[in-house]
Amino acid sequence: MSKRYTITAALPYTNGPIHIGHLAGVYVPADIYARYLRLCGKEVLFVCGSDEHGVAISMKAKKEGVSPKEIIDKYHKIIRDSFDSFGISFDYYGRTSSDIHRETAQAFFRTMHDKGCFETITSEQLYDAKEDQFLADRYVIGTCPKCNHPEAYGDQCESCGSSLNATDLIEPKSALSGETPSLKSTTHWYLPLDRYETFLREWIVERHQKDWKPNVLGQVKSWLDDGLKPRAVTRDLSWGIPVPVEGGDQKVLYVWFDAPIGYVSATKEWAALNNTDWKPFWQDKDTQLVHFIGKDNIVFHCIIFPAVLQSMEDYILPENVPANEFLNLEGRKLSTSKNWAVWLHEYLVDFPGKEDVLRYVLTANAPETKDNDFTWNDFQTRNNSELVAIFGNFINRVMVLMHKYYDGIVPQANQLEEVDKEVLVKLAAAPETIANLLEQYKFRAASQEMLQLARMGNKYLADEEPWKQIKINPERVATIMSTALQVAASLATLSAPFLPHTAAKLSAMMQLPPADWNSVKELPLIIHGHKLEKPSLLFDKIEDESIQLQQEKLEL
RNA sequence: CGCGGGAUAGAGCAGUAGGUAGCUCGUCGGGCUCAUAACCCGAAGGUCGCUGGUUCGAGUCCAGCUCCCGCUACCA
Repeated sequence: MSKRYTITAALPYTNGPIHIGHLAGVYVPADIYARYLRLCGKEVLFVCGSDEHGVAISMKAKKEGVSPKEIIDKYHKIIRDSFDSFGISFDYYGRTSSDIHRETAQAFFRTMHDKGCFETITSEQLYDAKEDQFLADRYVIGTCPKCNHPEAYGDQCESCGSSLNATDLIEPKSALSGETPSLKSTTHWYLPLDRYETFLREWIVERHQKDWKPNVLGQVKSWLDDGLKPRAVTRDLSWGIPVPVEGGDQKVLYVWFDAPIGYVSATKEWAALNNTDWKPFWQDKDTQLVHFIGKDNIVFHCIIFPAVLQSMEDYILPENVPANEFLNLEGRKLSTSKNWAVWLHEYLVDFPGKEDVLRYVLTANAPETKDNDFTWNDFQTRNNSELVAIFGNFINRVMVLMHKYYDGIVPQANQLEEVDKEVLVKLAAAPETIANLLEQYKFRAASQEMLQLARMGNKYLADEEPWKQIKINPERVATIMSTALQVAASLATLSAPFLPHTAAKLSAMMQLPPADWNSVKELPLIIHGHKLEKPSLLFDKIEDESIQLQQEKLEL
């Protein structure tokens, strides 16, 4: 393992709040990983921030009659606050409208420009004279040249699925003003990605053949096999980071050029606040960089940003980019515009104190290898049948028995029997088993392995029946309870990456100090004479009514 | 059109170098009663998307096909 980790989570675009798709795909797995590494005593920097540039934001602002700044301020606050109360443990959450980010992104651009990393290309693009604006392909509507669908978008016809260029459309109209756009010449800076093909192929396809996920590797290979083309990194827009070189008037950096640099800017801002140096997190070979993203972001994080980092020379490259697939909701694609989503800020209001329940459900059903479906019925079942019945119940049984028999004071274990030893051996192996899964980004399997410990605990109690033994062999009960307590104590640490709020509650209940992940295998974790707090429930059942309420909200 | 990922019991998922299909939840039956009617044991339930092929033998390899998702839209 490396000694230092820089973990990034995709920057949320500030034109709407966070929903469960974002959480399942990116933020929950990234947070589990970051929390796990911290428990291992690693130096971890977990950064993220709001992505606040791009056409969509200026469009939304225009539509609502407000300034782009008002839009980004509104959503930045909602997003940041909901992450915070949900327990995503960013060390720093920045925003791409900050001064440091502007300076950092411009410095990247200027350095690359001075090194001759760009080409300039002049082309004719559609221009809306009324709005005084060049039009992105998406903002041109017209008749599809292939199927005659009258409302095809400039980049793609939704009717026949063809990829188009806006200039191919018959009778094109501006989506902004409805005017017929004209062609106007404009010059932009392009990143000639073809220059990086050899480097990318060797770095990813050869060096990371084994450890990158098939979906990521496959996508990258496909891009490389098709041949990379120069890609514009500037745009004719007013909202964004000004192009900092001669001829850059009226132009801004393409949002996807500046967004990943936001990870670096966030690191700088964090370092300034903490009076430390940002450079080791991006330039030291002993640092492991990991990008958590969704599948739609693969090209930016595996092709474009690495090309940028490579041309900057001093920077390290990502060790892995564990992209997830997508989460559906009740069988349908999530959609911000159709309001088909479960919004985080609303969940936090509707289910107070149940942050860990959502974390758990999204982890246990994470779209790691293919798109998965979130349903409210499944949410209820996983809470009631797994968190309450398996995990919560096991803890509660142990705690109640401990107080009933021993007033909450841990007894001295007697002679261990074979069953006790088996439990302890399995327990000692758990930290490594779970760690191996986490280090392979198999969070779903890791969470189930953790829950498996509680299952083992329940079975152990059922098999050993301390409530019967107490009448005939009280000495045996001391051993049983002591053993069961080791399981509970392990869970207090091993559940922490997945269920941080629950782990904290459990540790407090058992009066356990914070433990290092790898020390958990060194049993016993809790010895005789130790005093436990009174039991309280870790999870509550979720009744049908609150599920029905959510289903009605979606108009199911 | 092309490319990438996926398609496995009612639901959600594993199946790692081809050799009698597994896990969790749900269902049914039994046990237990410490526990939030929770827990433990057992059973039923799948021709592994379709069609061919290679092989003594394929969910696992090859070819073709169908469907879902994604592919420089900023929607993770």
